[in-house]
This record gives sequence, structure tokens and C-alpha cells, in this order.
Amino acid sequence: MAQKVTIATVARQAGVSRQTVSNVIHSPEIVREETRERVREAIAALGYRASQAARQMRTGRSQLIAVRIEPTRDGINGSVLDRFLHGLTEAAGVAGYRVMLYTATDAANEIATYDDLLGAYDLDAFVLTGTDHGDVRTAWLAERKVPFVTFGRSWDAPERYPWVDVDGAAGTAAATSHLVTQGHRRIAFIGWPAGSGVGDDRRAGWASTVSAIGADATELDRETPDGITQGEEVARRLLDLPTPPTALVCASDSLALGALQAVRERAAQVAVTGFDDTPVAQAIGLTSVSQPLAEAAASCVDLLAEVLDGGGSAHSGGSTHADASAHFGGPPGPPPGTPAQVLLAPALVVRRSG
Amino acid sequence: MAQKVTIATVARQAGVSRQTVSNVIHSPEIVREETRERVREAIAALGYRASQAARQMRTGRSQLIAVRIEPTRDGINGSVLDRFLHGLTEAAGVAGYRVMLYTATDAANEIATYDDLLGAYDLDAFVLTGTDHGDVRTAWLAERKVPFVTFGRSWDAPERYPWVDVDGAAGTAAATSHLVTQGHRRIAFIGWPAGSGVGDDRRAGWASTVSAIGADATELDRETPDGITQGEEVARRLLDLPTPPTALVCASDSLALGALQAVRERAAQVAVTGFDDTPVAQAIGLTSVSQPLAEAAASCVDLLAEVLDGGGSAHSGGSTHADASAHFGGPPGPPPGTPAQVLLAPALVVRRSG
DNA sequence: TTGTAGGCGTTATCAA
DNA sequence: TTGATAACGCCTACAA
Repeated sequence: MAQKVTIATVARQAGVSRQTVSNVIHSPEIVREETRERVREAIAALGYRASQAARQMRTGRSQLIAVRIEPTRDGINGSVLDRFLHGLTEAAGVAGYRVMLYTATDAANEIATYDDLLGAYDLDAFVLTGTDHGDVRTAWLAERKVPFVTFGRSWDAPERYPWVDVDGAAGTAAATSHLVTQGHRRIAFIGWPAGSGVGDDRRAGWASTVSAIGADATELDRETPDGITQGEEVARRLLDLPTPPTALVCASDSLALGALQAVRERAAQVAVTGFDDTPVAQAIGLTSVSQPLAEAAASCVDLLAEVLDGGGSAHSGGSTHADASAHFGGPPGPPPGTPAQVLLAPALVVRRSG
Repeated sequence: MAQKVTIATVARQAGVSRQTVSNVIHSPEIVREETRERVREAIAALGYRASQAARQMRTGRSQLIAVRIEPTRDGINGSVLDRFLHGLTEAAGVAGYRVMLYTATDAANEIATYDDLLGAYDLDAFVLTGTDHGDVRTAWLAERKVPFVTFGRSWDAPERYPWVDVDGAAGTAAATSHLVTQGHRRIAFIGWPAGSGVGDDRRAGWASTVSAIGADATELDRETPDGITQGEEVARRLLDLPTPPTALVCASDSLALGALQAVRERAAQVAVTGFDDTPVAQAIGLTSVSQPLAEAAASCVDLLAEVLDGGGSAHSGGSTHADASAHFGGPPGPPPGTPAQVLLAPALVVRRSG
């Protein structure tokens, strides 16, 4: 069992002091080239790795970010988090951070966990998913000046913090437009009860698109909790209308799957679209709105790195329209201290169902 | 911004030395009751949390375990890892550990990551998923005496390390038996090419059950890479046989889903079963074999805790038959040093498809 | 039962 | 340009 390689081991091997080794790592330019090379060779030869714990004691930074893993509620939408987590871990790694997982049963429990994680592990930041109106978690973190980013925009106007989100309205609008192109005119929407940020957003995309073609839609706007059976039930009622819709835009793949079952049951020629492009959608050929999760995760890390490392490293994004709030005609770039916010465009994946 | 609360802060507040505070935390019984209470009050009042970094420097233990998050290959099976991760995080938390995520593109890359994680973060242990014959990762870790557990048994006999697995053969056997009970006699198997531990195991459960009822099955045993279209293709060929099977047992939900599509296409009355009980199976009413993932994760933590903390805390399992290798009629329990191995029984979830 | 001393590996400060 | 020193917060000996 080889002894642990510390900075002292490297220093001895290279015939320099520990401080010089540290300098080679952190400010190579102030070390004479010859010395630098000698130290680098020693580091490589010994396979030296700085101890994060010791470093943390000096710097107060753990290079750790925490994210909650949820208990796969519905089951269908679980894979969204899964893909996001993968992207987050990858992007964080590139930026020199590691991802730590935690679970929580409710908001109070989650806040207690923050306290724990912060106190014991000195976490550098949190990534929150699925925030909603009046989220107590963001308030708690903001109050304590703990860096965080949310995947999901801030639905309460006054709360100002960095977030990354996917433009849900654009997604349902794309789905609806696609259906219009296919010749559909009576297009219904099956979504969640009004009041949730995400749900209202997705509904809005459908509503604006149908009203743009001058269709009367109030009768075709339905609300239900999420779920397969719920989607099926609501779809049945829509198909029972005197003049039933010819297409159904759904706020989730779960609802869409249920709706599709209702449609098949009646052997009706009705198009259906979902949201999230989950594996289920791929499996059954459901047209669905796909979120750029890897990109969203990378953006989260970018924003965090900006807060933590102060500026630097903009990630080369695709068709993202970043949106920094109110900045005047002055120096280029958003004014410092302004939380950056990123809204990504989703993509419609067309399959047999629509 | 409140100053950081250290053990010294608590000591001052309680009017004792730092050591006494440490004793209250680690060996409360040696501290006088009155003093102990005073210290505890101070800890609570100040919200003191021992710094993991400082503790780690002294003890060499990080209380961190690492697990790899995969890029959701197929999509359908991604949710298995998801649920496992959740269970792992929860169980680890109870045992005083935290879960750190990492990604890797291939085995070499993964081993480099081990080196990194071990060197920098001083990880206490790794949880590996999806091991197979001649896994280089387990060899690397074992060689360096790094504690680890695999979710998935050791398929190479000589490798002896703690693992947790689900009895795949028992799963397909249960599915096959169920079909027999339903009156089926010609039961085919759609599985992966021979050579993979998991695949062979699942095939074995089907094979033993059909041979038990004296059915000739060689013609009905099919091999294909995993995937929906692959399952569909193979199922079509089976249905084209002169005497087609009346039931299809599949090694995964992906294959089963494809098979189901082939069956419906022909409007055939053929039962289909899958494996993993993924959300897709729930969604489309596919009979499938469900793995006890939360329990498997808890067992992983148990085994790890045993290695790390030396014995203690057996988790109250359900119908698990633990299996400690060769131990003689001597003291109760497995001989120390023997890697414990846990094989869990899966459950068949019967739905419309079978 | 309680207190004191030292060191884990790193980096910031300052002196050489 | 390089080196010595101190300090981060904790825990384990040992001394009182």
C-alpha cells in the first residue's frame, strides 16, 4: 500500500519547497520555467492529486454542488430528471465541480437538508428543479446568500435569481402549429389545473396559436391532474362532444398516452401530441415536445460557475436566447450582479400519433 | 453574515474545552450528564455542524460514496438506474453517507475517474452497476483495496467481492410459470445473445421452466440485441412459424414492447411478458418482472457499511435470501472477511398483456 | 471528568 | 523567484 502522496512528497521529489509546488499549480507563470517543468514531472510521476479536504479548509470551497433526486413520482416523467442529472454531472465535471445527491420528502425536510449539507460539507451551490410560485426553498437560500440556480424559471416576479428554463409555451405552440399545418382546425388542450407556472405556460402556447387561426377554443380547454387514466378520461369526454376535436395537445406524455388510448378505443382519427419526449413517447410513436436537457444542465453549471468563479467560461450554446434583465446602453454585457437567466427552445419530435 | 460556528464556538458558549465538546459528540457516556446537556444545548442553539473537511483530515474518511450515472442508453431502461439511485441516496443518508455522481465514457475513462475521485475527494467506496465477465473495474479497485459493492453479481467465479443482485432466472421462471398456469404450452423466449451474465441468467429461468413441463423449446429460443425494433422483428419471425408460440417471454421491456407491437399488428392472441417493470410497461399494460430496486440499494449500503464501519446495522430486509459463501459449522454468522452477497427475489406484475 | 498539545494537507502572507 | 511560517477545524493522545 503506497503512502499517500502529498504536496510535500512532490516538493521533496522535485527538490523544491511545498509552496513552489502550490505555485506551479495555481500561478505557474510566477515560477521559473525549468523549476516548473521539474515540478510537473514530479507531479505526474507520483500521480499527485491535491486533497480536496485540505484545500477546502484553506479556501472554504468544496467544489461540490448538490441536487435533489426525486422518487420518480409518476414514473413516466422520471427519465427527464435522469437525463438532466447526467448532463449536470458531465458539465459540472468539466467546470471542476462534483455533483452530490440528496433526497427530501417535503420542503421543510429539504431545508433541513440544506442546513446539514451546508454545515457539514460546505457545499458551494444548489441546483433546484421544479420550483413553483412562492417556493420557500429559494427564499431560504437567497436569504442566506447561498448560491443556487433553478431549472425552471422564477414564477414569482419579484424573486430574482439565476435560472434556466425551457420555453414551454413555444413547445406547445410548435405542436399546435404543426397540427394546423396538417389541416386540423379543432384542436383541444388537455392540461393541468390553472395556477401552476409550468402548466399555465404550456397552455398559453396552445391558446395563442389556436386564437391566431381564429378558432374558438374555450370549449376545448380542459384541466385535470396529471396521469394516464386522467388523460384517458378527459379525452373521452372531448371525443363525446357534438363536434369533437380532431387533435389533442397534451401538457405531458402521461396525459397524451391516456388520450391516445381513448382515441384508439374509439378507432377515431384524432391526432395527439405530448410533452417531454419521454421513452414512452418514443416507444409508442407519440409526437412530443423535447426539452434540451443536456444543454439546460450545461447552462445551469455555467450560471453557477459565473457566480462562484466570478465570470468566465461561457459555454458554446446552440439556439439559446439568453435573457439578461434590464440593462442600459452602457458597457457591453449585462451589468455585474444581475442574475443571468436562460430560456431554451424545445424541439417538436413528430411521430405517427400526430 | 454569521461567523462560522466551530467546535471552539460551542466550547466557549458552553464554558468547556473543545475536547469536551468532541467527547459529547463521539463518546457522550464519558461526559458528566450536566456538562453534556449544557454542551448539547450550545450545539443546538448555535446550529453547530462538524466540518466534514476537517474531520476527514484527521480520520481519512470522507463519508462519500460514488456511483456512476449513465447516459440513458436505450431510454426505456434508464428509469431502473433512476430508481436505484434514489434508493441509494436515501439509504446512504441514513447510514451517514452521501452519494456523489460521476460519468464515464468507457472503462479506461472510468478508472481514471476512480483515481481522480480517490485522490482528490478520498472517497470511501464505490457502487458499480452493470458488471460483466472480466470487468476491469472491479479488478482495479480490488487490487488497490478500495471498498466497493456491485449491483449485479460477480459473473466470474474467482472474483470474490460483495455484491447485490436480483435473481433474474427466478423472474423469468415466474413469468413462464404464470403463462403455463394460463394454459400456455408453446412459450418462446426473446433474449440477448448468449455470453452476457444477465442475459444468460434470464434465459435460464425460462428454459428450466419450459423443460419442466416437458415442452420442446429449442426452436423457440431466440437471440437478438436489445431494442424495440429488434423485439418486433424477432417476434414476427416467431409468429410466422408453422406452429407459432402462444406466449413470448422477453428479457427486457424494450424487447417486449416490440414484440407486443408485432402481436397487435397480426391481431394475434399471444401473451407477452417483459422485464424491469419500467414506466413503459405500466403505461401499456405489459406484464413484467419487477426488481426490488429500493431494497437492492439499501442492501448495497448495508454491505458497504459492513466493510467501512466494520459490522453492525443489518437492514431489516424482506424476502431476501442472503448467501454468504462457504462457512463451516462454527460461530454464528459468516466468518469475518467473507464478502457478503445478497440475492433478491423479483416480483411478477401481471397486467393485460399476459 | 476535563484540558492541552500536536498534526492532518493545503494555501496566503511575508521574508529571503 | 523561492522558501519559511501560520492557520483553516477537527480528533487522538496524553496530562492534569
